[in-house]
Amino acid sequence: MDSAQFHEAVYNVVRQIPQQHVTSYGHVAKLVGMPRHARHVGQALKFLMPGVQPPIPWHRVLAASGVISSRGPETDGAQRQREALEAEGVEVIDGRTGEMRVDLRRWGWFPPVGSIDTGVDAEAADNDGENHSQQEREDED
DNA sequence: ACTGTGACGTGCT
DNA sequence: AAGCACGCCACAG
Repeated sequence: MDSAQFHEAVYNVVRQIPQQHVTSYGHVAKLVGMPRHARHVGQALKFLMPGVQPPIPWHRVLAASGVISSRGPETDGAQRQREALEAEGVEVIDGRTGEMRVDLRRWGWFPPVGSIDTGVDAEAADNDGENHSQQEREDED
C-alpha cells in the first residue's frame, strides 16, 4: 500500500461515515488496515480536503478523545469543523480551555475492521511486527 | 543520517 | 477532565 492507495482507502472509508456520526483518525487507520497510521489519516484528509469531487465528510473524523484537533492558533479549521458538525445536528461541547469536543458514546461510529469496503486491497496493508497468520479465528465469543 | 514536526493514540498522574 | 510522557510513522530540512 503506497500513499496513493492509502489516500484512496481513507477517502472511501470517510465517505461512508453516516450523518450525525463521527469516528476517530485511529479507527479510520484500522479500517484501512494500517492501525499505527492515525497521524497519516489526518495528513491524507488535509491532502484530500480541497476540491475533491464528491466532497467527503472530513468533519466527521476527530481525535479518539473526542476533541476536535486544533490546526494551529492562526487557523480556523477546527471552527469550520465544529460548524459542519452542528449543521448536521451533532452536539459540540465547549471545554474550559477552549477545546471543542464531541461525546463519542453518543455520536461515535466504530464499525468492526473488515466490515467496511475500502476499495483497496487490504492484503497489501501494514503487516510488520505483530502479524497474525492468515488463519485468525474470529469465531469465538 | 539526524532532528523536528504533525487534523494521533494510550497509559499514568 | 486535563496534562504530560512516550510511542508511532512518513516527510521536510
